[in-house]
Amino acid sequence: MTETLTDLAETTLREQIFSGRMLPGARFTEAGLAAHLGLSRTPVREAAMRLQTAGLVTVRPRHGITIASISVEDMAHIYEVLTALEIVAVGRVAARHPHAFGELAQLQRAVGNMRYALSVRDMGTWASADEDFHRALVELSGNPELVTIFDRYTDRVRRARLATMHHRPLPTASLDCHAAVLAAIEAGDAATAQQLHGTHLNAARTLLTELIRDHGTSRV
Amino acid sequence: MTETLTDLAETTLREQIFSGRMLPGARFTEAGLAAHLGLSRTPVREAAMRLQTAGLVTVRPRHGITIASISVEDMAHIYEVLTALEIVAVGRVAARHPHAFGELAQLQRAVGNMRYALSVRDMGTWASADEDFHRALVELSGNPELVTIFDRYTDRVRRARLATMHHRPLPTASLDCHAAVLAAIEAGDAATAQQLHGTHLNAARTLLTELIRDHGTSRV
DNA sequence: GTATACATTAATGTATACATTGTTGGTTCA
DNA sequence: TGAACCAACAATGTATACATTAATGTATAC
Repeated sequence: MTETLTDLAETTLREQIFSGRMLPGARFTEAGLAAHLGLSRTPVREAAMRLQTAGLVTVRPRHGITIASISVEDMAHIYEVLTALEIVAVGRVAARHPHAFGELAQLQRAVGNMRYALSVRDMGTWASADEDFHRALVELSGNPELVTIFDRYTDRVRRARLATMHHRPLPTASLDCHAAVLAAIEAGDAATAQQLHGTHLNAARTLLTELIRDHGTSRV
Repeated sequence: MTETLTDLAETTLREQIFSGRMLPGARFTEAGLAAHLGLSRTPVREAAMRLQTAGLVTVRPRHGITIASISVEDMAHIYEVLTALEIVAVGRVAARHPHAFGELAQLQRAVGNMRYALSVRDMGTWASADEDFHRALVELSGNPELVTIFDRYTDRVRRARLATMHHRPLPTASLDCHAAVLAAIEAGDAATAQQLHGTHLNAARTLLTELIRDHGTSRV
């Protein structure tokens, strides 16, 4: 399974987008990107199709490949979907009580990492542990469709999170929320876990949308 | 906005799959499909990528393009997602009460069509009116992400529905369910609408998964 | 008789040339 | 001065040739 040039183009463009070297709204042509990456148009074109599916770029004939931006409304819509889906996932996981040994290890590890990251104020580690927690949750749900959709949105949410990371307050309350949800799951209390998780996600949405709004353009 | 050959290839392959001329599990090469469609490999390749995103085929290097099959478990997972999302949509639409004039026209028309189709026992018309109802619902939610995901699954669900259409009982109860949900929406009773819709979708899921199971191979 | 290694081959990955189409800028006419 | 039309151009859509890769079959050695 060697890496194809299409994979390489996709990865590289992703990095350029996440690193801020390609800003939202910027436009490129297939040929331009191909020259920039030292490839032919074919793999670039295929990578662009994939990135469009992921919501990271927009491809319009004769208008080039545009780096997508995320508005406050977009983010609210995405969170509405994620909230609904994660609540389903939480319910499924909690309802499987009692849990097989080690089944919840990923969740426990993620919360541990979040706690550590908070104590040393390492927001990068915190963000990735946070993402791990939510990802593990949908994975443990046993529904691969949930995972697919979750992954599909992860890129876009992550970008918004990165763009607003400096302006965030310390996520002390967030840590407590995650820990509480995990406790409810461990206790097999599906209803409580779902309720807590829903509240937590609404708080996250509110925080993120306000941060984007404060960001100036209401678009990141 | 002329239709590109990629669009044509995608449409044609979709039709072949839905019409049963390409059965689940069948394998094709890019070159073979290209020759069959009278095109070059390029548009076929791009169409295959799109169809893979839609879940209709699987593309594996050196293994060709395989028509995807849907198992009972897949369908249950898909319905779990659709149920969660449509409940959100129903809530949003109902909560917008009182509704602007004509806002619910699509829903009302769909129910009307379902009633007519049932009276003349035209299950094809019924299926498409049913699909219209659910599609209109997510569209009216005002959340484009819901529409995207809904459309993404529509193909796969439709295929399963087509495969099991002959074995279905007359959907009398289903008509009542849709009408009841619509009534609750018109009344602005979000909670009732959501509860009814959830029940309805669970019934639909149960029916469809049992039909697939009865279909013999538990795969369509 | 079985397993392994190598060669063949068929399929995909990639590059490039060509065809087509829409945009942009300029010109002309009202 | 403004709008509309035309032409040139630039970007994408498509075909095709070539490179690369992995699956399959065969031969050989144990």
